[in-house]
Amino acid sequence: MLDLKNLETFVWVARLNGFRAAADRLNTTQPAISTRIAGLERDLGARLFDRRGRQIILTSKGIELLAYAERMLVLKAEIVQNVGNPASASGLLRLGVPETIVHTWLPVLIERIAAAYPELTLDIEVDSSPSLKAALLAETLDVAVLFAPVDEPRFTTRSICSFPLAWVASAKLSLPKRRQLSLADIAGWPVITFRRETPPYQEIRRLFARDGLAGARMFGSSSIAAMVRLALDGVGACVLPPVIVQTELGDGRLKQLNVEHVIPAIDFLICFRPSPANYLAEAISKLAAESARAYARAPANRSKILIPKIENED
Amino acid sequence: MLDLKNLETFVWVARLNGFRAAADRLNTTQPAISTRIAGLERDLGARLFDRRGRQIILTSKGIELLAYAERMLVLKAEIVQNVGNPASASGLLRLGVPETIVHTWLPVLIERIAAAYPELTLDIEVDSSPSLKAALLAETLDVAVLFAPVDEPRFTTRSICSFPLAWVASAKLSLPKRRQLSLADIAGWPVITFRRETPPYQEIRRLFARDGLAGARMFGSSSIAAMVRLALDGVGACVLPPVIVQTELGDGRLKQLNVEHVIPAIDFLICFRPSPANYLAEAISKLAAESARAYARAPANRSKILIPKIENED
DNA sequence: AGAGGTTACGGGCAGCGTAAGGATC
DNA sequence: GATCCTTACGCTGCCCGTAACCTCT
Repeated sequence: MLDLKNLETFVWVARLNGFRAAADRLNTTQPAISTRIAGLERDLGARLFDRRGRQIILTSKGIELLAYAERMLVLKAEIVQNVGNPASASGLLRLGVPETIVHTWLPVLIERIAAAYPELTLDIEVDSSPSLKAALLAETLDVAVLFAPVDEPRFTTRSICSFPLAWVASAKLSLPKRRQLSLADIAGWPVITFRRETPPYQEIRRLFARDGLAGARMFGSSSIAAMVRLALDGVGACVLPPVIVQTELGDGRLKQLNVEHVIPAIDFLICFRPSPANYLAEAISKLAAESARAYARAPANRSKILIPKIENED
Repeated sequence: MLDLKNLETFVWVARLNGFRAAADRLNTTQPAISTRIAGLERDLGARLFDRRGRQIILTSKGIELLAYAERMLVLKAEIVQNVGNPASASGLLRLGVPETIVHTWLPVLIERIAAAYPELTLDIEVDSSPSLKAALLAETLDVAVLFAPVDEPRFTTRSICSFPLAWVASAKLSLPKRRQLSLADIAGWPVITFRRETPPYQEIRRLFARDGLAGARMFGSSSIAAMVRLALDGVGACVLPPVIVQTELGDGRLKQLNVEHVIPAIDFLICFRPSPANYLAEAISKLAAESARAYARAPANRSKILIPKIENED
């Protein structure tokens, strides 16, 4: 059957170089993909892929069809965008976010997306920024919030929000009682912050090195919950956006430290590949920016969000 | 569901101004059309037609969608044409022919189409040339063989074959035994030929009028079989393409008359509206021209075709 | 041995056709 | 009342998912 579903399947198989990958992308099983491609090949009377053991390659007919099929999908997207009620946009959008976002304005964004596009299914992948970037490039994500921009020119990158960082620590942590602390005051404890690849980690290590404190220990964590747990347990000083731990700051379990070196704020970017077939990415990225601004004005009562996460995560 | 089937349905409803007509065109029931349009409207979140009692009119969204949907169908046709194996072209093609064609090369054409496009469903409508023209304009036919060209510039018209006409009559008919007959010799009997609107009828009436034989009787028939029956029964002289009655001429039941006035041959034209979505029409009209030529070279043994028709028809 | 594509088979659901209902001319 | 679209409903057939099989690296 030569229909849009089969053509879309074909496009994803071609893009992702495999039936299996396409099945994952399209939320179905691999035999279903086989059936659809077989149906296309039967109807067109031509092989579309050479199955060579582990890898498949497009035949010349397949290459021809791919161009048509992509035009077809673009046309469909244009219909949905221009004719369809935006609120009735349906389908699947894959959003990737680093954990910080989960603990701050992601709930706001989810709520806004649900309000604006009630028919849209949202898949959220929480991972490190580099992994998300790889997923974007592999086209397994439609939009991602990242630390660093994607170099490829075919991607659009927008600055979306900036989180100031602060030094925080448990009251249990014995530190000098001075008005302002130096790095040396802190170096006795490990510094807990984001994982090694992130700008804050690099910046802190640079500062320590500059001040001859190379021996300072650093705990890089890919999990915010883990960072908070360690900070609460008095393992060390922690560098993170204070907004994430405002509950703990409010009830005194954590306190903010006045350190001579201010760590530059982390900027979050939102990246997507603009295309008519991906027009929702544009809209979602606007909603994300709004959500971040709204959150900055009035950070939600996060206890509902963060605390359960801590209990559940390892 | 926003898929090709529903979009095609929508296009036909818009073109034919009605659900019922689209149902006929698409070989399905009217409720099925309702369901498909309702599905589109649900998915797009917008009404596509205003149902105003007896007539439906496109909404502005509908007009917008129509343009997209037609582009979509064109794209699909291009895929089938360029990527697909021609032999696997499937679907429905509606062909209109006047009866003369049925009795001559239509069987050849049907055979050739079946050979070239085994998956194609052929609907054949046998009717008078003006009716066929109307059906073409109403888009209920894709291709038609006609006497006169369609005026509208968006239609393509090709000359396809020419049938010389001859005067024939039953041996029973008592006519002067001269070497060549004049119109006056014949005017004692009715002249049996095609129906009033056709060029041969008009021409014969013109000749009689010119020779002051205005009282001559004419029997116009829309049925060739009826013409042959009347001629065999000795009702009158008959003007038709001799190839149609070659069996009767061969066994002597009919004989050709040598009349001073030769009636100009009738030219058959094939008409269709060229469009990527109708690309098969082009191919079919080529096959039709070939079939006509092949038939002219070696007229088939028609006894199988014509005689049963005579028995069955009124 | 494991990853990936194909084939076989049973179940669920979309979409069809029949039939009855409502609205407009 | 005739025509045309809608709604209701039972049913069929397609497509999906599970599972076993096959084929390459």
